[in-house]
Amino acid sequence: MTTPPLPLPDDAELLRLDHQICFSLHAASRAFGGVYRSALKDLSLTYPQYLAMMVLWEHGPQPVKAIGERLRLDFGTLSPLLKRLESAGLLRRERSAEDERSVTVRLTEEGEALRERALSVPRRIAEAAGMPLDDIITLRGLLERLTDNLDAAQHGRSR
Amino acid sequence: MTTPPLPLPDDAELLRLDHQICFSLHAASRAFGGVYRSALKDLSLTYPQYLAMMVLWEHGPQPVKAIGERLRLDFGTLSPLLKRLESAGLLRRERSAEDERSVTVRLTEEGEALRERALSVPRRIAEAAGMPLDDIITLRGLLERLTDNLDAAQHGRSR
DNA sequence: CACGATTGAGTTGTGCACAATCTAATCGGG
DNA sequence: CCCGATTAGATTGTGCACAACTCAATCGTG
Repeated sequence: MTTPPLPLPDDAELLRLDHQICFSLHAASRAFGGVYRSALKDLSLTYPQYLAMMVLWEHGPQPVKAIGERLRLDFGTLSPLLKRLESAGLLRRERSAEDERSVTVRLTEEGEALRERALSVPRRIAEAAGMPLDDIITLRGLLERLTDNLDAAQHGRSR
Repeated sequence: MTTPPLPLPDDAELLRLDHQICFSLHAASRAFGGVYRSALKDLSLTYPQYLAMMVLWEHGPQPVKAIGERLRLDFGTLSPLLKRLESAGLLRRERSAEDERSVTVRLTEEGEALRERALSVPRRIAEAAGMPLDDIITLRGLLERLTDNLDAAQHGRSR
């Protein structure tokens, strides 16, 4: 009599929902990681390395900071990642002349050439995702809104 | 005349879209991580540790393998994670009597007690996400479909 | 010009994710 | 019963994510 099994039992409901949304996101992100891992194996790139290469393919030589802003990654992640790409011969890092603090990242010929071989990757991913374009666009919109909200909420301080 | 700037320029379009969807997902996942990081700081739990604790709170003592199946994590991730939770005094790991290969994970009183303090977390996350319930449900549905597709695609072999 | 603040980058340490490899216990046929 | 296959779990190694810290170059203001 006391607690009829009716709508929204606030706390427990929130908890379950919370569990599911954060978990779904986590799982989807890792599932994507798995598909990219096999799609990128031929190129000997990891997924975050692929992201960095895409930024350089699209926007040309730029300082480390710019790459970090586009990918929302900090130096602690990017510095070693770019070092690995450099020792793989895909790019060079050189101190900027006009600002000695800044390091310009520039693809080598080999790095530029890799773009051709990477062109088949998106198709493979799209096939694996197997979702109509509408849904993809809806999903992307929701994710971007969510990310903005989360970033704003945790907001001012840190990152 | 030859190439009117009309719909779906197949390769480039795919590439851009691909970039955006995978990137959005990646970014959203990390944004969630950030919010959880601050919400869980009081409990001295990381987000994956929190996930493992939720499984144990909800489903009681169980072997490592069962936890791994619920979270889709393998032993390589789970073993050290559970060890850290054990040395924090939140759980115990004991070899099963009837199958010496299996290890049963069981919360301590301290681990059970932590549940109370964790009840406020989902609300904080929901507030940070700041999205209507409808959108959350839509998003979750899309993510689950996506994850299933991706898992199926990369499918048979490995994991 | 001088000096404190800021900025771009790197380093260190912790923890997660996952592939590959290893061990010991259990299972299944012949 | 025995031996090969499978299974539960742990370990190792690589790479990403991020906090905290360090350092040198640059900027701003008195």
